[in-house]
Amino acid sequence: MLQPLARSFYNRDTVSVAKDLLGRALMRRIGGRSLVGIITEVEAYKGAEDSASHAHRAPTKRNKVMFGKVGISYVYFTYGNHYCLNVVAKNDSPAGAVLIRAAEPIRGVSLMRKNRARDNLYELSNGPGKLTKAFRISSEENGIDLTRKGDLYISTPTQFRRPQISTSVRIGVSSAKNKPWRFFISQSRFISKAKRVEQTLP
DNA sequence: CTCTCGATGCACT
DNA sequence: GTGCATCGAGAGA
Repeated sequence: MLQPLARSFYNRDTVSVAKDLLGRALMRRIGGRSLVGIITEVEAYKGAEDSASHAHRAPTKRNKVMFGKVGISYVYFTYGNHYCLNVVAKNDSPAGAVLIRAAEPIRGVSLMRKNRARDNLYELSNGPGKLTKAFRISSEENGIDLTRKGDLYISTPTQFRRPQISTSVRIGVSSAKNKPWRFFISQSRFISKAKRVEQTLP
């Protein structure tokens, strides 16, 4: 686990970045303790052309980060209880981000269990709302530069190998339902319980 | 295992 | 006032 992923990593097509984030390490520092998880599931959200995206319309107080610099965190609050963590990623489009939906706990598992008030390892961060709770991420972490080595960033783990990727439609969206922009590590036990038809990429 | 449904609070229209 | 890029409990099989 060394340097954070560079800005240029995120300055590419949102879907490509989403797939490339699988297998990377989500790094979190809380007080003196560190939490590490391997990203196992993501979704790509584009800009105006993607009706399921928060950036489908003009910038607002909430979504403005998606229109800004790539490599910045976009954290929003939803369903009255949950936060979702994204990272801004795009090249041609004026807006875009990747939703980080699940991760495999690697380090700081006991603190994650405490944050989640749950014991089951497979249930600690296998969903976007669970992940932010396990990693203690809220609106205070909105707008953080994830390309800098701070309290929250993403890096390539020392033993990184490009994982086998499966895809499906995105979960919980009410429009653009047919876009196959959810990606997850094939056969991982650390992905959300979405019962959608999947397909392994060639 | 599967499915249904209520909780919850805020951004946006 | 409406609608969430969700979660977990409960019921049934």
